[in-house]
Amino acid sequence: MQNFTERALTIIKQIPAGRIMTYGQVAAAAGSPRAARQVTRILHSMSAKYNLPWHRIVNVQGRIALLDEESRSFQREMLQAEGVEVDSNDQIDLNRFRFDPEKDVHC
DNA sequence: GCCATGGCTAGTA
DNA sequence: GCCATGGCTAGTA
Repeated sequence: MQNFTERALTIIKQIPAGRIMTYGQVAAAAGSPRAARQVTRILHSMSAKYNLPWHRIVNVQGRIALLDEESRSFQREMLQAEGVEVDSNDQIDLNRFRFDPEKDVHC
């Protein structure tokens, strides 16, 4: 069994283009439902090094969670380029674009 | 100590 | 707005 960070990395890398997950969803899928904050730390410190699709993670409300305006618009553009619809409030419809690893089990 | 959360509550309109 | 939460892939000795 790998540690939490390794499991989270695996899940993050599995999110297909054009889909999104929430921080808490990634944490739960990695086996630790309350470790959403840990997911932010992973994305913050390891995205560049491991080429993570960091832009495909949003908060539980389906909104872009980044702090400064510049990074937010960058994330918005990355998502839109993949076909994700992001409105003027950086809001995304979770019902349409959320990725659920459980439903993607292949035999 | 850090971190890009998330859930709950107080207090205003 | 407040604060409980949780795991530690960075950098020094």
